Amino acid sequence: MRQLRYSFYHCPGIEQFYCLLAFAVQKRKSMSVQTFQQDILESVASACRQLGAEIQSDQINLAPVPETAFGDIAMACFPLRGKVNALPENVRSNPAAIAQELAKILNELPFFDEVRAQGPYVNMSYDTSRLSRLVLSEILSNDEHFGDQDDKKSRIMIEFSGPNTNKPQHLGHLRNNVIGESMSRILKKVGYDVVKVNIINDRGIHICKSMLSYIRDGADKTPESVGKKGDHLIGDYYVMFEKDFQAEYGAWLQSDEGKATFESWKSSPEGTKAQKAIDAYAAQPEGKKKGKAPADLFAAFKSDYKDRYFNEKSELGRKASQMLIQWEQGDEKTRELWKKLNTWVIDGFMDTYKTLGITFDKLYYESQTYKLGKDLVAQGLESGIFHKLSDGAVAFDLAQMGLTGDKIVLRSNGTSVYITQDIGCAIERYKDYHYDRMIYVVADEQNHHFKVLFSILGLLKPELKGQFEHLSYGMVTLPNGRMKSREGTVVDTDDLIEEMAGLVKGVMDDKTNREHYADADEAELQRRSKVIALAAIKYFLLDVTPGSWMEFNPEKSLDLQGRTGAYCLMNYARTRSILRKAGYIRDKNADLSKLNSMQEKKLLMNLMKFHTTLNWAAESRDPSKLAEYLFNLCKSFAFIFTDKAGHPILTCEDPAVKAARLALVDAIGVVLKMGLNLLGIETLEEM
RNA sequence: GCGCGGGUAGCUCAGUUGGAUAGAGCGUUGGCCUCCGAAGCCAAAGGCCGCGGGUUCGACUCCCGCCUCGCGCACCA
Repeated sequence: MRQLRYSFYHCPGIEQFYCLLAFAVQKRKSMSVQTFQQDILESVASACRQLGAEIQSDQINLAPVPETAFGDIAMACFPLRGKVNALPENVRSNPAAIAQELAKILNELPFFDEVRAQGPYVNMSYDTSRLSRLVLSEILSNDEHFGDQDDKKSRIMIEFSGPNTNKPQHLGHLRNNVIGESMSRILKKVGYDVVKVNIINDRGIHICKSMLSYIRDGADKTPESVGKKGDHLIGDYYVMFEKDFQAEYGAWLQSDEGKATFESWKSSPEGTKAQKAIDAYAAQPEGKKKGKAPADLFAAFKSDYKDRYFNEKSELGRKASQMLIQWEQGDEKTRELWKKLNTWVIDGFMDTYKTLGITFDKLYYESQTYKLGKDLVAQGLESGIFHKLSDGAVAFDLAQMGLTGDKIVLRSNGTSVYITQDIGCAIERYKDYHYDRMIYVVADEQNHHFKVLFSILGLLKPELKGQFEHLSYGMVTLPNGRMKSREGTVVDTDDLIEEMAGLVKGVMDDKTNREHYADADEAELQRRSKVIALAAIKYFLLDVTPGSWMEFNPEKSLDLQGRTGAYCLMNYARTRSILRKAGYIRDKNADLSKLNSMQEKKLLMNLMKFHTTLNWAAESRDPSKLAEYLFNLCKSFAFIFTDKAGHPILTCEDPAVKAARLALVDAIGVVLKMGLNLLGIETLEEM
């Protein structure tokens, strides 16, 4: 039970206010950071009501105070203008006067050591010793469970990763993976029942391409025989196929047939459109050109005609399509090969997931779900959600969601398209898990796809309407633009981790000269450099809002200085180092009120903000909020840590102050470790 | 053409329902290792928040128009 300092005699007429406050506080089982903050809002709202304003606590907005002003949190009084009916009429619309009156009331509250009106703002300064007892004792008694919320029961399913099994995962997948994993952990932390699922796209023309090249190459290699991860091996075959196809296509373009096709294409709608674009671009004055156009008409033809060539004329294309048909018909040899190669690839993926610390509750395979949507399409056709086109294809009229045109949901030959599978898969998953909410972590190129999908699902299953959500994230670009496999600029996940770890190891080897690592052997240093490398990469990807595109500069982004995962790990290691050297044992009787400097208060307020930040990150589906928070926490700790004159810890002469500071360091460590884990980042006791 | 998302410091990015002097990292400049971890700390310089209107006591934030970059609008996934 929390102690309240009643001071009825300070201000006549305020008794009722305090009785209400005391009642509100007594209703709670125990004092916590969250209830503390809620109590403050409640009290401020109550104070406003004292002045005659009809206002509830959820309408109170307390903001941090600028550096130069007094106090810790502030309320702007503009919104109260004209609402404070208990004040004399001549000051009701004067925010500064209202601030004065509010400050008088709030000054009597136990939360603050002082409340001051500054212009139209009421600035409140926390009572530091109260703050420190409250925050530190809660963190230290709950340890990594600090901030846990288990009052929500709803189940959220989150799908992320979704790799294709024809090549290894690259930087784009990596962003998806770390956002998905971190988001899952954050949602779980705030009390949701989270189910993590993956969809492995193990079927389709892409894997057939790899299979074809594998056969052409002799079909005798295995990951073991070449000493390569399975996903990389199969990725090589995919590249080989694309190369072979480009060669075939290039030769055809130069052939008589190719030239003739180009000639007739010129007068086709595509050809004239391309010519127009080229002309328009050329007509712009030099140096002031905007937009872009193909280099020349032939280049436009080459890119425009590629798919058509593949589908209609290519020998390789014909073989790949044939293989896909054989696969769908269940041809034994094809299935056997497919199974073998896919197993290698998926084993490779699992290695990568393991390295990344990513797990799934269930893996869905496209090969098992791709037919599921057909029945639902049939149902939708019957109920009039879909309609049949003249050639037999089934379509969804986008007018039903305020757009124009048709979206095909079943081909004229009766086979599924991408969206058919998603429809089927969503319902299958609902049968499996009965989720209350379904989040898809997928790149923003597919925003439109998901809008249509959710709209269809809502019509098909009205009881699920509104439960679907697309956590859309932006592309990872390179300094010279997007990653292009043709130009070999794709950044491979496994390679990146390896490279980064090597870089970290280099830094360590430098430091070894300074005898910093005297007690650690080579294997331990290898382990640490891997942990640090992963932290650096993950933090880098999570520090940007998912919705934004982000640039990955291979040189600069592998930096270990500044706002990085390495920096956060180092600060955690420092907290551990201090506690080790102090021979610290967590002590519930430490006099926490000994913390009273500005910097210590700043740290305490930062720690107190953890819940708010966590909820914000969870509800806005944005781990970067947490990443930013952790960096700021590190920064204020780093300042106090090196501010030796002001805040000695180990060398502190007053044992009571020392004990309190050690408790603070302990608490910072707890929040850092747990917070970084929520980002999927493992911490190190020593770095 | 229609739809969606960006344009904030030299660069990469933040900016919780509109609130006090718009922030961080890198880079630049200048200080800090006989002193709890220098992968560090402190400080400084650096901004017509794309442009123009509007709403408001108050706009990076909301509304309208324009410029600009990108993505999407497949019987591809």
